[in-house]
Amino acid sequence: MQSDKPGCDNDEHAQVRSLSGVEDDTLEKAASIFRALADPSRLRLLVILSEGEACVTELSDQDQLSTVSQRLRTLRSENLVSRKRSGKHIIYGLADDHVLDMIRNALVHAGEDY
Amino acid sequence: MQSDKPGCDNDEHAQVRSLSGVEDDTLEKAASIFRALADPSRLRLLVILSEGEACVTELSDQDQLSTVSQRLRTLRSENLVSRKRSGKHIIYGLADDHVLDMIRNALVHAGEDY
DNA sequence: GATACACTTCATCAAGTGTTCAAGTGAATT
DNA sequence: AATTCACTTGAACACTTGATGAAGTGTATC
Repeated sequence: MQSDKPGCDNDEHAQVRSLSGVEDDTLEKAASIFRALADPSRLRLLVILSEGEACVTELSDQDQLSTVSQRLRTLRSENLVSRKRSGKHIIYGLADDHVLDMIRNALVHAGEDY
Repeated sequence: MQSDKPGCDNDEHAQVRSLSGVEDDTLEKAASIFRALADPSRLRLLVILSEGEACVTELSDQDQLSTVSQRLRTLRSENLVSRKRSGKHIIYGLADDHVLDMIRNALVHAGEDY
């Protein structure tokens, strides 16, 4: 997006402060990701997973198993968590550290220091 | 959160990959922010504002004024946009570049390169 | 002060979301 | 292959959210 720009002669862009050419389609995807993150219970799951992988039973500490499973499903649909089978158990983990970055960003914006 | 840690002797924390001690209250705030970002129309507003400040009329290009006003209200409630009066007009802008970071992060996660 | 302009808020309703319980699936053990 | 364990999925319900048009608020101009 900034490699095929020939002249470099009109805007200030010392720090790219504009996302001008974003497609509707792309914003829709971004919104989907934010929607998946827009719930404290799901954020809690991600926080727990930031400490290490865990199976669904472990994650459903005080919540119902099926409730947790549904939450994970939502997170999975946006590729925020990874999933693998290990014997009878299904192990979840954070998809990547990018996810933490997003949460940390929100926490900073919420006024906390992280 | 990491300045009042005395010993530094139990976990690996070369890269802080854990958000372990987060309060429920804090997660609730973060979720609120994500909720405000979880809509493509509102994201579009932020993208437009990333190019510069604008008044509500300018922002309501093909949407109803009151609809845009409501969207801005949502964004404002999470301090994502700034607001100031200038004569008859009310000028909105991005609260800070942190907001763009969050969006950019989501775009990256959505598979686009920004 | 009355009018016009630029928004903001309110009330309503359709559409979407999260939780729960029940039923279903898939791998491992017997 | 039947049973058990560890989840996942489906349907129903209460609740939340977003768009709309009408009414309200605040600032400038006449």
